[in-house]
Parts: sequence; structure tokens; C-alpha cells
Amino acid sequence: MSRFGGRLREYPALSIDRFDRDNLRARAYFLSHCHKDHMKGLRASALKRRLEGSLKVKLYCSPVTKELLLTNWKYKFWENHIVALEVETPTQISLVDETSGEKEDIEVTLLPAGHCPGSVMFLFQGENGTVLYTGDFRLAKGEAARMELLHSGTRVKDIQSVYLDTTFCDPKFYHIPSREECLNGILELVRSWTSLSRYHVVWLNCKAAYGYEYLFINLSEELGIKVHVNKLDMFRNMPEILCHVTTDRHTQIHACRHPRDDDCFRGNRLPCGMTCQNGTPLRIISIKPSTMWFGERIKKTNVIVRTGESTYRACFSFHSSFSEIKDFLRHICPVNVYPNVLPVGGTEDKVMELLQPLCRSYRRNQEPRYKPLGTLKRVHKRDLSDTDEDDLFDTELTSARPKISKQQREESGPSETTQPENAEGNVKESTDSYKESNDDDDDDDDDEEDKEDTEKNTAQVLPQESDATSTANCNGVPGDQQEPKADVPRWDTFFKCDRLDESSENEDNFPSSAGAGGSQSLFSDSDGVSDSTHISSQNSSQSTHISEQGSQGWGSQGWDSQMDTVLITSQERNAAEFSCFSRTGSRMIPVPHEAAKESQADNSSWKAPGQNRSGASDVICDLKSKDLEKEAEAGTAHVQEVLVETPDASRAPDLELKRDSQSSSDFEIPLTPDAELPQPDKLYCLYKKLAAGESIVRKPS
DNA sequence: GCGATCAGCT
DNA sequence: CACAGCTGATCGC
Repeated sequence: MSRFGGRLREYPALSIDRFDRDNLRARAYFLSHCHKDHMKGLRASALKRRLEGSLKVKLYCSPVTKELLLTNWKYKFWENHIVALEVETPTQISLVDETSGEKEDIEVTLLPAGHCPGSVMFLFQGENGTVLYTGDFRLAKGEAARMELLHSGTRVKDIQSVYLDTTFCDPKFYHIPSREECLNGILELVRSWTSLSRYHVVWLNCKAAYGYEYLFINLSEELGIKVHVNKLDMFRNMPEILCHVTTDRHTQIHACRHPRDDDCFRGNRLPCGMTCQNGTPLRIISIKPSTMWFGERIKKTNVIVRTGESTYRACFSFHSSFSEIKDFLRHICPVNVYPNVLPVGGTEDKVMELLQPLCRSYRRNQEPRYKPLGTLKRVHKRDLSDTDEDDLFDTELTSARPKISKQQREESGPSETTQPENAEGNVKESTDSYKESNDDDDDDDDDEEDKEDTEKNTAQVLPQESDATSTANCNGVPGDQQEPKADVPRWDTFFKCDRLDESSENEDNFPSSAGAGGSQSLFSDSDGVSDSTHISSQNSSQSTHISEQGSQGWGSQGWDSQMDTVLITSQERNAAEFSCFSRTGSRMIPVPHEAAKESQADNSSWKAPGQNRSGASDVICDLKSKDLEKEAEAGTAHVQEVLVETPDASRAPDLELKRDSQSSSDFEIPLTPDAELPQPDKLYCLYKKLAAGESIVRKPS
């Protein structure tokens, strides 16, 4: 929840997302999105009185936010004081002090934030520098780099301060599955249940006012079932949402609310009161989309976890993950960063400790140190593992910064020993190169972070014993929980790595939910797929099943449908997306500002950046065929898709979608299709050759 | 009666 | 747990 006080240090005459106390004196107001914790004081009588006596004071927000706000009669008094600004259209605003007549001009640009319908970030440019207030946001890795208005020419703008959504700025939220992964998990669960009969209905237990529309729309589009909601007049001017929600209770997907909706559900009643249809009782399951549990979990899980006989929770986030936050900030590279939110159980100091290394105010204080061969490691790294979904956007060796040409990067390459003081975008580049050049230095600025990442990588990779092709674990850091077998030759016996970190980009390749302390292993239990609260009604530890008591069980037809319910793990998706990318070029890569412009026309900038359904179906198709091929070739057991009939009376699909430890889940590396587990003697030879500098050519066996 | 704040709840 | 709320109790105006 936002604890931002409302004012920027640089532009104290503005108030953003807070409307009480000192903010009552602001010369202009800004609302980033329509969530209550960003609207404090917005309907207070003090502010109402201020508006009545002023012609000048305005509230600036996106067209969608204005629409949503004015749907609520409590905010009607704002009607003549709201100025809807089009997204990605820089606008000059005159800030006049009505008592002194003092005037100040500022330019504001709204940027899509991907948090909920109408949500935006505010980019202010004025005489006190350029400042970005993010509000709440979810932007995938690389999306900041594609926002034209964050750049001038080929460089990122010189941004003084970022007021940042730090909701999940905690290593335990290092990776949150993408919107699409989560959506697909939910989609397949809903599909599997609702297809059993017309009396099988799903209740989406959504808490927040806005933010799930993306989910509703996609479920409705994919399944042809509208979503029941309490009210829809707020969407009356947003046809793209409107046509997927309904107030007709006779539908199989519900997102309706009731003050005691959990009690309703326990009584097999939907919040809207529906309990049966044509005299036949409804079969209701609930799905609770949320994010916290995903960060709290100590074992690998899928994006859907069954929590009870007919209850599920699904991973769903409208805030950026820790790695997304870091990517965002690293790209902007502001002088200062200020957290808008304290993560649960976190402190300001802790958050600043994590974020400041990505800012200029911090880096400037570090003595430059010359380190040769900095870029070589990057090349090294790229060869090792290229599984991160976001690497899709990296067409060059450096991370997603398309605004900067390769030539420019080379100019600020490894031989650079000082940082430009007047820095715009190149500071970013030079500091990155610099960072990489220093990564075997014990005093390195990023040491702590890198160490943490290295440990994660190790913990992630070591259990993959068969993963001889992955040398990402060459760091030589012994895994605490996963010591390799004594008789198996070890990479670090041959190659001393001095804890070579893979630095800024590789850190994102093997995300972990383990906290910075790293005391818990994700892999303490190799088949520990389930959450501790998971209730499984079947014994197989490696199966997915959808069960329905008695005659409603799955026949061979059910098997086919079951194939659809296999969750797409991030790495598999990456591979699949990559194939889409290769085939169709950049069409598949959504560009936020294009999405926003598109939505300007139809007044629906609720769209999350990065959303592209046509792409999704391609992905699924690709994935299926890829999976089948993979299994056919590698002869891997198809255990994760085994359908197990539940013998007991469980009435709900156990769509936890378990997989065996080698091919599963949201954190693991997929098997190379024709990979084999090298025997110790063979491994010995390979390492020996590599150590001697010989090339290793795989001979077809 | 209304708003602000807080505890409790999901 | 609570991302983002809601409800109810209490207190002050």
C-alpha cells in the first residue's frame, strides 16, 4: 500500500495520489489510478471547499481513470475540475499560486503503468529536473527501454529522481510469473472445470476494485463465457471490457462480491446468491488470484495451487517483481530513488540498500577501477544460458536498451575508466560495463547483490545433475544443500572461477524465491511440488488430474482436454515465444506506447503493456508441438500429464499440474531435448579437454 | 450525522 | 500473510 506523502521534493507545488493535509494547498493534483490507497482525501470536504473557491486547481489523470472516478457519485464534485490527459502526450501545465500569482510551468507526460485500467506513471519535466513518479506499476523486463518518452534521441533521459513502486522490492519476489503465464494457468483451470457441465461454475475471489479486467476479458474471449460482476456501469464507455462482463448471474464465471462472500462460498452459494440452476445445485470452485503466497512459498510451485477441496489460489500480480523493478530502475538510472511503498516486513533502509546501487547518486561515490576483459564474461554468460524470457528483447549483448546503438556501447566499453559527470544515458552504459569489469573485486559495489544472485544460481542449477550443458554454475560456490556426488568430477576442480559472478543480467536467469539469507532451499524436496497447504486427493506425486466424482469422470475425451491443462512453464514458454519471435519478427513484441496509442482511440488504456493474445495462442500451439517433439525425441516420461482418476469423492480438479523434478515448474531449466546425463568418466574427459583449451565437438552417437 | 482512525478480517 | 480493500467500533466535531 502506498505510503507516498503526495509530494515530490523537486516540485512541491504538485500533489500526487494524496489529497489530505499539506496537499490541500497544492497548485495541481494528479491521480495515477483508481485504487483507494492512492485517493486519500480525494473526497474530503476540505478539498471540496477548495475546489469551490477556485477556477484554477485541477486534477490530472488518464481518460480511463477519469471515467472510473466519475462513475462513483462520491467524486462527482470533481467533474469540472478533472483534466484527462492522453497517455504519452507531453502536456505543458501552468502552476499558478492563486494567492501570490506566482507561476511555474511544468511538462507532464503520462506513461502506461500496466497496473490496472487507466493506471499511469507521471513524468515531470521542469526547472528542477526530470522526475518520474511511477504510481503502482507492472512492467516486464525491457519495457522501460521501449518507452520512447523516457528517452531523448538514443539515450534515456537524465532523470533526477524516481518515486518508485516498491511493493515487491524484496528478493523473495525475485521472480513473479508473467501476466500471461498466470493467465494461462487460470484459464486452463477454469476451462477444465466449466467444461464438465453447465452447473460447474467458478468464482474468482478478486479483492481489489480494478486490475482483474485483463483476466476477465481473456477468460471470456477464450472460453466464450462472460464474467458476472456486481456492477458494470463504470465500463460503459469501455466496450472492450463491457462486452466480457455481465450482470446476468446465469453464467459459469463469477467475480461478484458480497460482504461475506467467503461465507457464501462455504455454503455452496455464490456471492450473488446463486446456488442452483433449474433445480440442480451448482458445483462451485473458487480461485483466489494473489501474489503474496507466491513470494512466501518455500518450494517450487506452479502458478495454480489447490488449497482445499474446491479452492485454489492463483499467482496474479499487478505489481512488478523484484527483478522487474531492478531492470526498470537500472535502465532509468536516476540520480535518486524514493520508495513509494514499504514491502511487507521491510524497512526503508533495506529497500534503499537494494535500490541505490542502481542509481547515479550511489555510483558516483564509487571510485572507478580499471578492469580489463569486462565484456568477455558477458559473452561467456550468453553462451551458457539463454532461458530468460526477457532475453527475447536482447538482440545485442547488452540488455534491452535499443535506444543505444551497438557502436555507442562499444565506445563506452571495457576500456572506459571514468564515468562521465554530465551523464545522460551513457552513464548507464558506462557504469554497467564498469560494474562487469569489477566483478571479481571483493569490494565491488554490487558484491552483495551479486553474491546473492550467484548463490541463487548455484542453488538452482546444481540439483539439475543432468544439466551438463549448463555451465552457469561454474562459479564454484558449493551448494549448501546440494553437494554433488563425490565421485562425479566437478567443474570447479578444473576451472577456478574466483566466484565469477554473472552479474547484472544473468542474475535474472535463475530466479529464486529464497530470500537474501538463502537459508531455505527450493529443492529440499525433489518432488516437493506442492505447497504445504496443498491438499491432494491422490497419491501419485507426479500427476495432474482433473477428477469428477462418478459418471462425470474423464474419459478419453477428457484426456485430450487434459492435454490442454498442462501449465506452461516459463522456460518452455521462452522457447516457444522465441520461436514465435523468430518467425514473425517484432510483431510479437508488444510495445507499450503503441498499445497506449491504440487505446487512446477507443478510450481503453486499461490494457496492460505486454499483453498480446494473438501471440499467446501461437505460443500455445508452438509449445504443444515442441513438447511433443521433445518427449518423442528424448523419450522422457510424460509423467506430469498423467491423468489420475481420484478414487475418493473429491469434486474438484486437482489442477496443481505437478511435474516431475526434471522438467517442471516455474523455476527450472528444461531438459535439452537430446540431453543425456554424462557418466563421471566422460565428464572427467570433457572437463579435462576444456581445461586444456581444446574444443569439444559433440559427435553424433 | 459525518469523518478519521484503528482493529479485525479476508 | 493481505497486493486492496471492507466492516464495525470508537472518538471528536
